[in-house]
Amino acid sequence: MRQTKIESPEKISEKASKQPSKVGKANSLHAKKRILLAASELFAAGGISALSVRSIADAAGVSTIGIYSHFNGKQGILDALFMEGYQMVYDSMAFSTVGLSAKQILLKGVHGYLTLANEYEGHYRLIFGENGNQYEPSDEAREMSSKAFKRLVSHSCIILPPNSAWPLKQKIALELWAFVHGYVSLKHHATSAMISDQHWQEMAVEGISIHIDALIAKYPTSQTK
Amino acid sequence: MRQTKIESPEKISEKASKQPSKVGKANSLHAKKRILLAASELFAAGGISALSVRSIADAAGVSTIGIYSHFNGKQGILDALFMEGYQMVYDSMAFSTVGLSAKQILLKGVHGYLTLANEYEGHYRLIFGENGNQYEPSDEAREMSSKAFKRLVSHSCIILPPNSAWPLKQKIALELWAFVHGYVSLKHHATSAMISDQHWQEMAVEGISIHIDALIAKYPTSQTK
DNA sequence: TTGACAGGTATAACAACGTTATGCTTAACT
DNA sequence: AGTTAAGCATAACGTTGTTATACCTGTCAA
Repeated sequence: MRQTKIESPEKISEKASKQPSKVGKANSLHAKKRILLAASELFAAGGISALSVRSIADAAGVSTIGIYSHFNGKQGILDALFMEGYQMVYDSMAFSTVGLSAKQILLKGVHGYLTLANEYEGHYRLIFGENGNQYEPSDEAREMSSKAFKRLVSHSCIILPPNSAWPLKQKIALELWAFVHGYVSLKHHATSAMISDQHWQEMAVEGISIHIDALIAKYPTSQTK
Repeated sequence: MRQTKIESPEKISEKASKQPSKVGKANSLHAKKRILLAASELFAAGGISALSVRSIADAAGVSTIGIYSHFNGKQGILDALFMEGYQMVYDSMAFSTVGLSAKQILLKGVHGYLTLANEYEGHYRLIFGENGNQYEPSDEAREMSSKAFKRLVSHSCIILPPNSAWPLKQKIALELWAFVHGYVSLKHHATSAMISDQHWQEMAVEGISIHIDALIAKYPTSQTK
């Protein structure tokens, strides 16, 4: 059942031990990667319910204690997945904007966001706390989410006059985000059974499109190319 | 520690036993109420984390098995709280609309919703699945949520031409709901630490106000009194 | 070479969780 | 009275996240 032995010995110091003085080798190749991979697969397959420490350990071919040696227990696993999710959000906002109008840019971002939310529902639910009490993102994870939000702000402020104040930029970014996220969240909710029309993504884009137009009209200084 | 005995005996048949033929008395006064009250208090105080079967039973002065006699275990408790929450949402939409413009009506509803979400954060999180996998609303609970949504639809369609099709009405209701809920959900999220301005409620009302104006402009047949 | 040391691992255990099987008590009806 | 059915407490089961203990195995120093 359990694989007999791991042939190539491995050790980890990498970053968190005590002094980075003596133990300079620091390879840490297989185990940590295997654990994260197994966790990712279980997570994608069955959501957070399938993510028990023992199931991860079994799937990765390590003992339960391995989850605590290489990660910070379940919290560390969830942190890694949380950051994985936000990294995807962050990456989804890295597209070229040349030759696009302000509205096109925003709609492109919205489309990418919705696609991501659809494809990685597990990550999305984890990111948005739909995981139930039992996880609070670490400082590092919060840093990651802050980074993604800043990129969102810098994208969405193109419909504002160039010298707008930072709180206003934040407000607009939050306004757009709330709208898009609201659609995604309601889709995950029991509500989805009440809605006859199943074309969530189109409905979301349509609604947000209206709002973007309204924002452009409200802040007319925007450089609509 | 545990209170010695419950003086006044109580029995329950009420609705779910087998045949409603013989055991006609059916009082079921104290225990069930006590359990629900205890659960509500624990829930309000500490969210879903504080809601263990044993803690509820202790607080209600019954044994753990009581949670299964009177409710359907934890699922039943959460169902009751879920429906309690949706009942409040439902009630919050029961206000007089005489003498109000369409926009005023919608903003009134939005305000009530935001206030409720702020005051009963636990219920809100439970309703919107931010409870973590471990709860799926029952059919009865879903019925309740559907009822509330229908009232939302009937309120929000006042900005539509009177004879609009049902899917369009649903779409508009969902559009408004998604926006408002998006704000609430983001406020519950790690995001709240990123936002300098803490006036969530005002920001939400402002953003939604813009959108309502846009909708009114788009569907000009609405009877703006 | 020998010794000590440090770190990853396995086993087993702990506490807490939701749930249930087993009996006991008690109220209601024949 | 005697039977029946339902609520109750106790204790247990299985699973969860986490940890204490011991074992093994490399690395470095004497």
